Amino acid sequence: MPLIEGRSAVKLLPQEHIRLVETAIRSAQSSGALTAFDLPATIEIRPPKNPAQGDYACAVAMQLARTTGMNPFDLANTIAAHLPPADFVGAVEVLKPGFINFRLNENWLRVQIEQIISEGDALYQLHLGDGQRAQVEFVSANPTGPLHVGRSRGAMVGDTIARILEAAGYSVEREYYFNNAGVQMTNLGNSLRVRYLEALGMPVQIPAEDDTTFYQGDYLKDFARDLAAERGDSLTEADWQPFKEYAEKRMFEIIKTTLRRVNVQHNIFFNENSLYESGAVWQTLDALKDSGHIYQAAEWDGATEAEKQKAAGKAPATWFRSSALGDEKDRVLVKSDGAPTYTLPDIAYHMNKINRGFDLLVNILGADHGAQYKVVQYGVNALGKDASKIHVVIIQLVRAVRDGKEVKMSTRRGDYDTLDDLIDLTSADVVRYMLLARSPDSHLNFDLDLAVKQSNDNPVYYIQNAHVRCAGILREAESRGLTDADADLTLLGAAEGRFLRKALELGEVIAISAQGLEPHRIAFYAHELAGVFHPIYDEVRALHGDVAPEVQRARLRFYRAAQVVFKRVLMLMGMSAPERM
RNA sequence: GCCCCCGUAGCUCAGGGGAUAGAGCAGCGGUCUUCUAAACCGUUGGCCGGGGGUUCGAAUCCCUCCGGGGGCGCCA
Repeated sequence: MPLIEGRSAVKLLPQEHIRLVETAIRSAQSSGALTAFDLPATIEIRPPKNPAQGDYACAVAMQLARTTGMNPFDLANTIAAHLPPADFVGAVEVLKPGFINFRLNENWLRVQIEQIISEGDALYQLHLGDGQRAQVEFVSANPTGPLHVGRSRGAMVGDTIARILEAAGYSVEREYYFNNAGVQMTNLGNSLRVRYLEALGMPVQIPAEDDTTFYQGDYLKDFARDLAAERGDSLTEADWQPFKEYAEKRMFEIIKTTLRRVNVQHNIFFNENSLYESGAVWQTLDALKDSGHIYQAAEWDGATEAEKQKAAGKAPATWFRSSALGDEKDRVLVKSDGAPTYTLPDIAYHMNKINRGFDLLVNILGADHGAQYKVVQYGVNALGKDASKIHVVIIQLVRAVRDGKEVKMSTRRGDYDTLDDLIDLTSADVVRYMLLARSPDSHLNFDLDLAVKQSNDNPVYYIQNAHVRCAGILREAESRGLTDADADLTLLGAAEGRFLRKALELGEVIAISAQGLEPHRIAFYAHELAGVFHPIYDEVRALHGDVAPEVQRARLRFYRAAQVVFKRVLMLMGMSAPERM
């Protein structure tokens, strides 16, 4: 994803500082203080860990020491001497090896309170993706059962990525891709049929637990009871099909309702079957044939002896020569019985997405599907389209832990933990945060005991309480007839400055999260921000009796801005921003 | 065997090549006469899995080994 220069009413401070440094280097060069050389491709500016080293630090002098032949300390001083003035800069200091350390202008910092309040819910609405359309495809579970904890992680990550891309300026669509054909759905229909006959009191044999073709979940008994009530015994002679259709309809209602509980709503539900109805699947195959990537054979060209033996006597299948494009082996697109594998419609689906004109495609996949996307990319490339705009986020698996032991989750057996169960046990906000606050690359242990038992000192409440506290002060102020209008913000102290410094990092957090498709950064940032806030809330009292009225007004203004920041951050994570708890 | 992810405090996890590696929980010791306890203050705790390399500088990049998870189907 290209990072176009961000614009925002509230400044993206790292970029602003980089601009100053670049200007300084160029003007030092034109004045002869520095020799001519190309600017480094990237100049790093970020808040140092140690606050004594300033608000933003730049290590460019060390980067340039070799190319200029100067020692970094002298180089840093030369650059610093040529820095143009800027309203947000308070002081510049050059330290030890060659760091240029910037300190924000204190008055400028405090005045940002007005900017923050005026931007409100659109705080740090960036323009990195302006004019571009993005699509995030996520969840995409087939309607064979309720969403379980494992799937839920992708739901939270996908929706939050969508929110972050929106904040970065993209126009975003959320899509759910599903398949309502295939063996699993047939099994679902057959399973409901058995339950239906059972509900009518007819003699049936319930398949054993280890029967992998039978869905044991209790929800099918509910469906069966309702179906028996609606249709009586009119379906006793029917095959699996009407049962599958009924089960699918009910299942989707449940899935959508569950997702809505955690603030997830898709714009489009894309049925794989439509790719067959439109002819897209076979057109895709024809196009691949025309481009010379297809052959008919019983086994693939590079088959081992073992594979050859396995394939012996099989009718020819249709192969995609993906190994020529970098794949480990070729892939079957059409089985010997004439039916396509999932790979062919998957390629057709992604061609469909690209042809819909999206500039950025994001695909959220579980690690168990991690190998599949490469084949799709080979397919898209083979058809002459640019697969690089498809970005795949692989989510590592969630392991549910209860009593210190792993809880196995199986949709078929029915003893899994559903997302609904989890929401009932905790809350939508807790579930969203816990599934979000981890790098997608990291395996996630979801401790079910902890999620319930310790919900009272959960980070979720820590963050939300910051918003609640701001709301509480402003509510109390209003009831006392106090106003924060026309506040003299220069009356605010160092503690408020600490919060504002942190608050002004939000834009950069959004930019980096969007660029790297890393929504967990927002979750960690939110917690850090609350960690800066709470001590200040303790220390800086607005409505206390001995606070002078004009100071009081400034502090109320500060808490109003703080509330805006917390609300914005909570909304980015799809969480609620409560006024009271 | 091959491919992907992970290995950082007792536990769960952050850390986009930079300065003395962080947070939460757990542990220990304190704080509610206040708009303020789902909160605050103090404190204990690390050969960043091992070994090489690149770099002025490595938890971060490269190689290798060890350990854990996932994937390697004419299933989806």
